Amino acid sequence: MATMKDVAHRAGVSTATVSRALSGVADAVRPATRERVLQAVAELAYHPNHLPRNMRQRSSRTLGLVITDIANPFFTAIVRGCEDVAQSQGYSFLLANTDEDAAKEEQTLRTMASERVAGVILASADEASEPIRRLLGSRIPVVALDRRIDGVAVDTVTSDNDSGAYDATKHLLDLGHERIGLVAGPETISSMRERTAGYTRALRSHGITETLVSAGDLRERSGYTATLQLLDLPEPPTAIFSANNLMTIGVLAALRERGLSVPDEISLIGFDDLPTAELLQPPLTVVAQPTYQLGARAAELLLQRVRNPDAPVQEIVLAPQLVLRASTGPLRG
Amino acid sequence: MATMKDVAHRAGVSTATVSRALSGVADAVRPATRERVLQAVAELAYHPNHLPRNMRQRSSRTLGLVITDIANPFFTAIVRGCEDVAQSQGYSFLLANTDEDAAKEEQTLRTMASERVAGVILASADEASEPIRRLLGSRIPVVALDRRIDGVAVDTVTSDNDSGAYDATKHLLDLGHERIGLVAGPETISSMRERTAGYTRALRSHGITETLVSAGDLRERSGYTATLQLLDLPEPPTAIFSANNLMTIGVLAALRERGLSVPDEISLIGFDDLPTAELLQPPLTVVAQPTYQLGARAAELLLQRVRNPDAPVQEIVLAPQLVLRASTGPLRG
DNA sequence: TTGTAGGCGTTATCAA
DNA sequence: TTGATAACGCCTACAA
Repeated sequence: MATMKDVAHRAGVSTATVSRALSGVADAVRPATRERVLQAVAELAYHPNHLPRNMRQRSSRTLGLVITDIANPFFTAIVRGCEDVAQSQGYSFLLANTDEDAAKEEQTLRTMASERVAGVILASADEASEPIRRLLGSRIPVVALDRRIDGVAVDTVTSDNDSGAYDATKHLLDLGHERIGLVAGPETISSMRERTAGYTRALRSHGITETLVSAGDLRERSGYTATLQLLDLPEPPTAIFSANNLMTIGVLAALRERGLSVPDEISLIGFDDLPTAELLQPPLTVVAQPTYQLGARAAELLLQRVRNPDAPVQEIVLAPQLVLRASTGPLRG
Repeated sequence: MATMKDVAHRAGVSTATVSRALSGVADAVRPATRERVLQAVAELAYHPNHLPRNMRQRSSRTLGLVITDIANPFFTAIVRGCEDVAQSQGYSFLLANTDEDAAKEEQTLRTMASERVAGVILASADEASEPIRRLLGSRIPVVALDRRIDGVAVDTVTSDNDSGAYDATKHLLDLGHERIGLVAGPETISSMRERTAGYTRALRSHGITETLVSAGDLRERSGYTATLQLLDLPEPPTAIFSANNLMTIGVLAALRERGLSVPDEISLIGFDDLPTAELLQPPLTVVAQPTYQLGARAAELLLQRVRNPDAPVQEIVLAPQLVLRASTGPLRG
């Protein structure tokens, strides 16, 4: 494979000149010289080697993207947003799934640190873990995505989970429901805590203090199980708010299994939209997060931070949106 | 940031010894020495820097994964499969979307070549493009995924598209349908050609030579449009076979819009499963590809190739599976 | 078993 | 505007 030295030799210049000609620093090289270099590049089919450059500059033009599961459509759209922004600015993305496993997350962050990524976007499985703190302590910029990292000053991009959950619950209250079940996520995840808080806040604002909460682990199966528990209550709920997309699918399956017609016998609203939400029976009413934007803003924030490590920490909160379809209806006697 | 030199100094050994102690070559270093090195590593919070290693070895422990759109659930599962295998063998994945755009694909492959990825898994938007040939000509191993690369000997992992499409069409024929519409994908993509071929072959085997084909671009919208065209035929089909998941969603939307009840008035079968296929109304009968396996096998193949560049080219074809749900039914008078 | 020393292919500094 | 040269931090012969 041709090296810069080969190109320099063929063009009759030094490697320094080749480097300047190719790195596009204007005015640094005479047009005629650049021309000769470019021709030599073409003739030798020279492909720049980023490895020495990365080493010399102590950093690669690569970002890390650490999420819990790419198979979750919520993260899928986020990844798209990140990738589009990064690509447009000449950066690549190293992707890793942690499966909500702190050990895997630690391993991944270690590797990315060793690869000297320019920065990391992190939806952390474990907000308080030591490796995260170490990463933050090192010089690698981090943006927390969807999930806050406790007690550390770090750039953050989230949805307004509290107000989204409030809106969802309020919507059900406005339809006359008072016994509203929550299929909640783990309290260890900030976004899930916030959703539970929004739900509780809405109930309180209507003078309701009793909450009907059944917690899951964000996966479909747990939504199914949590729903059955709610339905088996002495006084089951007349409406259910599910705190994430995968669990909502489980909720729907459980309601079907019990032969409950939605929304006639029970209303359902979910946090997070689903690609096929409109085609489900009934079309699902949801609080949709601006997932693509979430990813895009996170990538922008990270690249800003890479360029300007000492800028003040930013926190971006995007507004979720209530999408009314047909899975919620007025309370029936 | 601490370097190996710092560690060597603190442990009172040479950098060569540190390198040996850390790279885990057994018997190369005395246990007591290794102990001292490890302690120095801990004390200095030394994190290995892969950049010089990559440079020295002329390759990174990173693989490229080039697909058309991560937001398509088909690719999502594939990515999961790739990532799991790669991670288990100490490799990371650089992800890029091409949006079926040959120029973007070229740019991406160029970057990955410059990053000296150890290999690339490629679902190509343009099977015949020059940059691909150049990449194949260089020393970077490539595995073609889902889509063949014409006229080049390259490791390939695909589903058996022809027989999957044959099975889908045969299923409809067995139900008594004779006017079967195909919502096809672009002929430029090998897997789509194969699906059209399987459809045609099944019809022929039942003595039917007239095909009802309307082509789309794999996106939801085009499935919708193609379906309307089929329905507006003087003699519309009594069943539709849709050649990919996103288009199937569009087909369903079009059928709904026309008020056609599925499967009573028209049957529908799709290629590719959908995460919520069971929850759709009606639950969708599909030919499901083993997507996770597709990704996992591709990553395995690529890593084999990385280790053994001169092994014979392999072609892996996985069997898709007919998943009977409720969107197909017998032909009604 | 350990150390010395050279080199990987760029970029950056400094001088011309 | 260009060239010579010294890093960058690790790995690996080769020597001890």
